[in-house]
Amino acid sequence: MQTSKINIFDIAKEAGVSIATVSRALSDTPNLNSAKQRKVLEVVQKYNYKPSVAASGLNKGHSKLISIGLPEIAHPFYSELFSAAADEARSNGYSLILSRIPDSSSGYQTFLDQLIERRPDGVILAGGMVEDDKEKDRLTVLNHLRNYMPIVLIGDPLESFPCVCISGDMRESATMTVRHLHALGHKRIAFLGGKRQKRGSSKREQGYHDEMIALGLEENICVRLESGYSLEDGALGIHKLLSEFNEKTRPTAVIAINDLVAMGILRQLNNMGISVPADIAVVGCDNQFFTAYTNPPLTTIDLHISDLGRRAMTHLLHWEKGQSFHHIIKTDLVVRESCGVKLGRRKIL
Amino acid sequence: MQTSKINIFDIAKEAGVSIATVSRALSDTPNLNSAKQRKVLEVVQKYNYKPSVAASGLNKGHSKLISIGLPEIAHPFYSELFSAAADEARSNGYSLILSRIPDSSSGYQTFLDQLIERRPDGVILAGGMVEDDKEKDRLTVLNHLRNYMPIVLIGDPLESFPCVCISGDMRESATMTVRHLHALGHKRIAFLGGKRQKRGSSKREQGYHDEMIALGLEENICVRLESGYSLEDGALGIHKLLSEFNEKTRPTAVIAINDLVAMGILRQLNNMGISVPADIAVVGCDNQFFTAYTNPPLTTIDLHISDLGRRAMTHLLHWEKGQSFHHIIKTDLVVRESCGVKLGRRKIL
DNA sequence: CTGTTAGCGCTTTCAA
DNA sequence: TTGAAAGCGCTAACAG
Repeated sequence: MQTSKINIFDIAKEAGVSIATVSRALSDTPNLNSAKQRKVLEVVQKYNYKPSVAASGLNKGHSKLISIGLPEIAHPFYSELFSAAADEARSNGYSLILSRIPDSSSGYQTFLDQLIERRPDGVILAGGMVEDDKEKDRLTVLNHLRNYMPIVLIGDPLESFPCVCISGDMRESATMTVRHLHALGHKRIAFLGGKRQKRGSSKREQGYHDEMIALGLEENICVRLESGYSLEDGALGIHKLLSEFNEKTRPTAVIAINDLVAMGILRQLNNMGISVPADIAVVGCDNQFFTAYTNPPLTTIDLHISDLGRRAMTHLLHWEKGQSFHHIIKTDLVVRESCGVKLGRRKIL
Repeated sequence: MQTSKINIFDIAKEAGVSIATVSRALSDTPNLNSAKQRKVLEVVQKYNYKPSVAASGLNKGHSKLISIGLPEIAHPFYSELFSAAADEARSNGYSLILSRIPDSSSGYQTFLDQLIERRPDGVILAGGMVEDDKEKDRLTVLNHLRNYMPIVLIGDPLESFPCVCISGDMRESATMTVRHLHALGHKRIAFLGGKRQKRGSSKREQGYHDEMIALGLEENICVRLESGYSLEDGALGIHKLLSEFNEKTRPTAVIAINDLVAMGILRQLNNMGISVPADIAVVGCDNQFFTAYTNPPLTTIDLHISDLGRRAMTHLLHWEKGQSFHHIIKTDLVVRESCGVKLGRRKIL
């Protein structure tokens, strides 16, 4: 079976028609002799022929490729995002290619080059430079990119770069958590993880901050925004935090920047013989796949990551030049045991 | 800045040369007037021009696209694989596109169509049909695909489809684990998770099985190979398993098919008031990012997933027609607390 | 209704 | 050393 490099000429020849007719038969153009069309389709079927997207795209002026720029795909948050975006793309005839957003501006040129030479029909950007607060080179990259293709940002709008963006409500996610913990009787609530210059983090911290004040808990505000985002950062961060207090003054609840950090906290507290939620309540964020299985199961915020990815792709595929808006996705509190709500012995079964 | 749709003609015009010269200047062809070349490069630089990979690929006969077929990318095993493969691809001028391997053969045609219309220069396949034992349609797909592009399989070789494949040593991973647990004094060692028709699973089960026999533990063999691969499957599986024994006869150690299942087991045992490793030791497989942070930290097998992904890509990029071999990657035991080596066990019944 | 032809953006003979 | 021209595989006028 030498089917390997069949092209439209081969099909045309075997079907006894011109390549134009083959093309028409395939795209189901009206005004076609249905007998010929049937014949063409038959040959096409026989060889399992599919027109090359690249070739047809070349003259239609598109690549049917969408690029997604992520700092790291082997991170549950981003892989969930990617998965949803890829599904949405695929069911619309597009393929998703992954670009890695460099951590420092020294990598921007390569990033740009690789993006541009592919001529994707659009790009979705999340994390990395999108989240960075100042980053002077970021704007150059973004503005340059904008000349080439539609951009959808996952995150809050950038003051100096009006465009389409979509994000979970980070602020509300935090106020909701504080309110919940307060309702459970907590007053000394700490906030741990993230990085100050990351916009999502500081948005979440602001929500925490403002709600603490609104509840008259101003004196108890305790923030460790520089602790990072990883499991290890969580473990290290909580250790450091607790070393600054004694048992009577330390926080009775900790809000983590994400579920990874929360899990790190859980591990470290266990190492230190501190019980969750009896001694300290812990709440995460993202509602990642493992959160129902930590010990204890983690109360967290569902950011609806798949939704985020799917919608971002939809916005891109329905692109209208010049538009600029911010689509905010509602977040939900997912209550499990780590916050101390007595659910009873919640069995998996 | 109207840089958006510059092509080689624009550059040629501005540099006062022909498009052929531009092309040559860019590819650094010998015998070029270096003044002209400099001029071209200058203009190229000015507009940040990059030749379209698609267009150049069209006549060079390649797409510089590699496709990776995975059942589900939002799974830590696959996203780690993807990440490594993508990095390797990127640094060689290729882009990775994701195809989703359908769970049932009813989706194979669409899968094939989408793969073929993209004309990738090669494909890496992992999981899904690659792992399925019988699946009669699988061979049709694979054989068809082979006519179009090089294939690298991640997994054990398929009897009826000689090709390049690469995998971790699943058999050895299991025997190593059994040996380790036995050395710690365990005799009633169970094996939980997976699916019989998945080749990787049964390979691992065989390793377990054979080693149990080799150690004279034949009577204690206890396998639940039909329990699945997820966190929930682990929780469900261990619950069911234990319900078939009493405290004196139940296994003192459980080997899980992967870390997800192991984590599910950990959760369920905790729910049941059974302590790990004091009452039951648990060992996972994959060495996923969260394993050092479970409670207790999980002893597991490092499959070197990134290596797998990187090497698979290398094999593809260095493709030689007709070759067929099996590259086995050594696995390593990562000892943490869940197997009881560091915390000590209460008793071995 | 259908074939011929001119590109899409680029590379590569082939001549000059 | 360089330009003109012929494609790569396909689509879309434009004639018939």
